[in-house]
Amino acid sequence: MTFVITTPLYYVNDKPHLGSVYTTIICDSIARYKRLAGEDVIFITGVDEHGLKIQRTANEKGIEPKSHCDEISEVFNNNWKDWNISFDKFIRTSSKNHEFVVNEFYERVKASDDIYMGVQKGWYCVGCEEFKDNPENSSTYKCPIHQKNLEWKNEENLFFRLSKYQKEIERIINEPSFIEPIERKNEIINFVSRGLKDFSISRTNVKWGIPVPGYDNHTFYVWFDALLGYVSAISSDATEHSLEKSINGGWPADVHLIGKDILRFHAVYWPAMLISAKMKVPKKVFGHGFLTREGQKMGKSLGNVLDPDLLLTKYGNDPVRWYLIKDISLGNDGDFQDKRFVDIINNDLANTIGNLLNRTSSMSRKWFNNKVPNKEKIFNEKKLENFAKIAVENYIYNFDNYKLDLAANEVLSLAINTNLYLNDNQPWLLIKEKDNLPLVKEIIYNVLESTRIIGLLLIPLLPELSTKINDQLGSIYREEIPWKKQLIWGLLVSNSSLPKPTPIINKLEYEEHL
RNA sequence: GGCGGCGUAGCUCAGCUGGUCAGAGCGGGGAUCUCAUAAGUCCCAGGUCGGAGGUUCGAGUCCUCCCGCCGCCA
Repeated sequence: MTFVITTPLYYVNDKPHLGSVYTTIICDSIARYKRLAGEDVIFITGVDEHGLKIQRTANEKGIEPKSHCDEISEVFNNNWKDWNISFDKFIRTSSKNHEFVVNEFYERVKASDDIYMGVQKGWYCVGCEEFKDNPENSSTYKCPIHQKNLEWKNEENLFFRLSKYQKEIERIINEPSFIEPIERKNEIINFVSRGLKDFSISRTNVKWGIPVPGYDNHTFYVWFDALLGYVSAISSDATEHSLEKSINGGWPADVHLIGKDILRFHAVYWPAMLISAKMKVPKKVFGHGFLTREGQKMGKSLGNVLDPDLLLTKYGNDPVRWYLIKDISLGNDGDFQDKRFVDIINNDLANTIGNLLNRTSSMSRKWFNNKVPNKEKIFNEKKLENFAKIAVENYIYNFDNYKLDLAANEVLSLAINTNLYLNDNQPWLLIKEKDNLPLVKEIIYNVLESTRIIGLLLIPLLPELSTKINDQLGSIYREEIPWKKQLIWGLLVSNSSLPKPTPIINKLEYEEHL
């Protein structure tokens, strides 16, 4: 089965911020999980490059929009590589293939009689690329989001007959898992119930955009253009009949994972556009929350913007992933707290999981000739085994339901219980009596086996750490065996050698000022 | 202004259809094993569940009003 997952196509106005890193990390985890589960994953990310804002930003820098986009796109592309993001497609909306797709799509929508010429008058925020209400009706009124003056526009635009799809959109958004989380769904339902209005899909006097065929001076509205990036990404390697290639190549998307601010475009406008073009709608739109820092909104005015690059170089990939995935419930807003970050990483990853591996490996090596002991069945109790089975089940259930925080907590919980198991059985005391040797073997085997499963469960969440766990268990991961099969208890091979353990993650030091 | 939501231990939050619901994690305090990254394990939170009424034999859990946050829409 093909599984298509997308991040938003990030606007190239600025380099990636923590929010884009958050979205992308979540998608990456899901993509990795789905691959392990045997799905044929197409993980799409990319950049949204057109629009008045980009045009002006480029002008301010005194360069062509194209050069500006080339530069920022490259920053994004490299950034995701630095974060070890396993994306399959990186789509640029300024690419030729994308333009083909947009044109083909537009023809389909036109053929459905959903395009007409109208007049758009109103106050426009270039930051939002949207028309806004202007209660003061004055040129000094500022957009509440961007704190920029609105601009008066009165121009002929092409419109899309969104209103025609009122009924169908209502049906779609009411489907059980189309919009998540549920609070967001209610907002959208509420919005749609007030009646959908046609929206303009072209702009005049915006040069930096895809020209609308047959209308000089008109370029496609950035949103009309950008949303189609998800489609064109699928066929980005193809050379002709691009739209058809995308449709056959895996469309529709299984999930668009986005920030809650752009939910309306994805859950209302986008499905309508797709229906008009006789295409399938995405199966799910998941709007995650926003990140704050130490309880405050991040912003230039407060000067508290947390640079993800800094986090990456200072703490590394996996700690940031763990914090964002495990400590923030997907769909809720999250807060990044330096102290908490350090505490969580040290407790969960270093002390609980890292140290578990370290202590177990040490015991096994010390007592069993640097090897995994035989799988004895003296005691034959299955406490840990049973716990691991349940943890695996819960993990899978939660992952399948986009509850990544709970999935992560299952892994942690297994590690905690494994530590507890050691504590209860105290093999370091038992080993003092020769007669206990078989029993100690059984205990240590169980603990190593549990650790192996922890490592497997961590693959989608913490790719680097899980690799280290695997290495220290003697590189026992078997590519040829499906991941889910490897999760079965008891596959750890007795008498395989264990390398000398070293900490798989070092503790972090808390500093007042990041 | 219209509609949603939220306000539970220092912090982040669980608490479905009312009766072990007063909880978890982190922080803080204490005890303890020793295999281990001074890690592990165990114990300790006396919080009027925002406030005031009401329904009920009984309410964080339902209703009304008030206060304080926040979201969506206008």
